[in-house]
Amino acid sequence: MSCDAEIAEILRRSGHRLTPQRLSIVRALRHGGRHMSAAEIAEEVHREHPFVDLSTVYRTLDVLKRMRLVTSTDMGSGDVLFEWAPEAPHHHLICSSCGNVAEIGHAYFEELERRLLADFGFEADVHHFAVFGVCRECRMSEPGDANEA
Amino acid sequence: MSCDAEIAEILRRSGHRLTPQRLSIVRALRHGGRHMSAAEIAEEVHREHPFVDLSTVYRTLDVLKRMRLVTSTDMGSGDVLFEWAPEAPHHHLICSSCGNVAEIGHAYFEELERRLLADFGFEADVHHFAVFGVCRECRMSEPGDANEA
DNA sequence: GTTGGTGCAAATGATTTGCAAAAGG
DNA sequence: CCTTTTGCAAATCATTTGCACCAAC
Repeated sequence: MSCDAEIAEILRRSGHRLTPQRLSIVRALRHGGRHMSAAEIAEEVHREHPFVDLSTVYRTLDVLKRMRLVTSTDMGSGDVLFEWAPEAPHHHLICSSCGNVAEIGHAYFEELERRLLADFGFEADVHHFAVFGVCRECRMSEPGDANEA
Repeated sequence: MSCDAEIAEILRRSGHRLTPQRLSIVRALRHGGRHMSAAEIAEEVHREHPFVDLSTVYRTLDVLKRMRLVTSTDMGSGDVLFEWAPEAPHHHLICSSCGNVAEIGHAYFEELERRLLADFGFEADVHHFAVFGVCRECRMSEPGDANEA
């Protein structure tokens, strides 16, 4: 697989060492094609390499994040979720009521990005946003209430 | 202070009990006028009531959040920061490089909000956003680099 | 060989929970 | 009174760290 060769190349060029653990972690993320917690990644990695420690997973993810190969997002699940950095950035609408997660493209954030740069010189790192709210279905089913228990 | 009376009223109406601990926690947040961690709130509360437990602070914040009187935001400090829900929602630009936090108005998010509602029927709960990125100053001082250690 | 990377075990630190006692309405 | 709330202590649980050993380069 040229996947592996590509990663090997990138790691080496950045002065990092290529280890089977790192390759396996990268593979888990790339082939997983979804958000994964460190624990989930470890679980996947363990199929090939049962002795890889969680701390190694965290340390590797840290390296990959710094290299911008991986994004991390707190989606409110209590742990942080990681994802192989997609070519096309995308974002998520998370329903606070039913927990459903929808994916939306980056276009929705471009205007914001532009204005933040123009007005403040702030280069927003809007690679992977989690927007909480209430989805259409939940809005329909719930009355226009106010206070809860 | 009518502050307290107001809170008392709100709590009572929602079926919650009014306790000195809760009043004190609310007061700390309202008068603090800034983001505070649970520990900071507890510290403040302890000036009046030295025996209020951290767990009580967390439980109370939970109640207040459900009543939409308090917002919570993960601003990357490792703990969650709470703030008395402002009348005018606002947001923050957090520089990943120097850590500086700037405040911006809600206007920047209105277009996004509108489009999410129109396109997906999703009612975004964009009360208190934390946008990470690089501020003007840091962009100026750093070269247009790519990879780091 | 060096240096960086790993596994293991133990620490950290925010947040949560069980429970009996105390207080609100 | 009856139920909610509290303080205390202990448990959770994701993430981090110290350290001796091992493996890339």
